[in-house]
Amino acid sequence: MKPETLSFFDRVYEVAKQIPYGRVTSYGAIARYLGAARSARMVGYAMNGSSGKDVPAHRVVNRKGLLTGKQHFEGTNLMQQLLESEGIEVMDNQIQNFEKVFWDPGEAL
DNA sequence: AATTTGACGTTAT
DNA sequence: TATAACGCCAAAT
Repeated sequence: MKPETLSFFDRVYEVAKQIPYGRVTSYGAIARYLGAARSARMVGYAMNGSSGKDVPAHRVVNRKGLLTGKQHFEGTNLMQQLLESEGIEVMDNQIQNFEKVFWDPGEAL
């Protein structure tokens, strides 16, 4: 194995894996924690390669608490089901009490 | 090497 | 206040 430089994507995976159960975070929050506050879009893009990782992509939403990425999951409501399974209230792709379930990496780390 | 993309965020109208 | 357009930055083609 070669010690390749951790790509920006890999760092996103590391942070996403640290999201506690029953919590969610936003792309911008992760990006900002990595020092790339303007790279929020990259975080979401990184999740595309999250397949095969232990990254709970379903716990990552946009800053509005909207399940924008659910379209990328298998089913149409799979992402919502996963969140509800963790005790998070989701209605019409919108997380209820988003501020309560929001987990800020900068605050936790 | 250059261009396009994209699961967002912010600023302007 | 709500809606629309722009900007960003890293990876993939």
